[in-house]
Amino acid sequence: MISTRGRYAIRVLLDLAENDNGRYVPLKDIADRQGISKKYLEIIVKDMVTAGLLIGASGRGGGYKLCRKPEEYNIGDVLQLLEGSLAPVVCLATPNYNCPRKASCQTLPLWTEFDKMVHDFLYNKKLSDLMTQ
Amino acid sequence: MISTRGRYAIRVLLDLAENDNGRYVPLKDIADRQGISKKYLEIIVKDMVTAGLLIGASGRGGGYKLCRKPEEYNIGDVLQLLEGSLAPVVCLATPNYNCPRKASCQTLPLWTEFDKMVHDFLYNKKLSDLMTQ
DNA sequence: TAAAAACCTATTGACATAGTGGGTAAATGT
DNA sequence: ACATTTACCCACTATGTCAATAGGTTTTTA
Repeated sequence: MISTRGRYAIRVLLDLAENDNGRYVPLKDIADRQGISKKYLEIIVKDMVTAGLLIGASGRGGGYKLCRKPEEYNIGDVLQLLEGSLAPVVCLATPNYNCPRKASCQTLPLWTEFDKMVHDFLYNKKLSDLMTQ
Repeated sequence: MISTRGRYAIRVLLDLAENDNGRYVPLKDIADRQGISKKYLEIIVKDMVTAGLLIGASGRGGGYKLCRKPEEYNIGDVLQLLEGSLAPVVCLATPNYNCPRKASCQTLPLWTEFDKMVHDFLYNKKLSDLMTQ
């Protein structure tokens, strides 16, 4: 189940993409439009700035802005950032995870195939694919 | 991320499928082979019996047994039972969920498509597909 | 009739989620 | 210059879930 962090992040990006007037958009406006607590969004948006998904500007006239075109954002990146790994099991989530069952695990192929499917889906889905206006 | 409940359930089914000698298999044997706490497995297996995935028999000579052929178990059913809904978002998980954003939600199509993909994958994957011996 | 097994109820520690609260720092319009 | 607006930062909390553990009772059969 995708948490609010990931879902809200996508909605913030969508909101910014559709209300892009060249200027910075205050978080308050986004929070109001989306009906989400501004305080909570701060936490999420902070991670997005750190990761280089958004640019933030303090002070009057400040706010947030996309730093790429909507078709250059993929949903997988956004979710991975906010949700942590998208892998279905720990052994696929952490690269150096040394599971003692690894060699003989009969379920690993299932999870590997599942992981690949999810990965392909989410990384090929772009922010622009979600835009309607 | 799939929890231990779902993953252990699959391993129990696999264990039963591969150690089927026509008799009931005690949970202790499964727990020992799989290296999982028997006490914890009890909780998981109980749900599987209630849902009709397994037959349990008390007393000496008792244990658990599959009640269908391995190719008649699909992984989706098992995970749905142990994990609850497999849907990525609440509005798709609960049928009567009345989200106020439903009509205008721009992310719903994404989650719907994602849900369908996961559903198709897991419900077409059979227990027999995971068996190696 | 004793052992072996399932079956049942309750409890626990650790962690994640979804926020809230109370600030400080930076930029700008007037 | 300065008040206002904005981002940015740190701590805290209530609630719930996860992954077990603990200690029993009932059922069946060798």
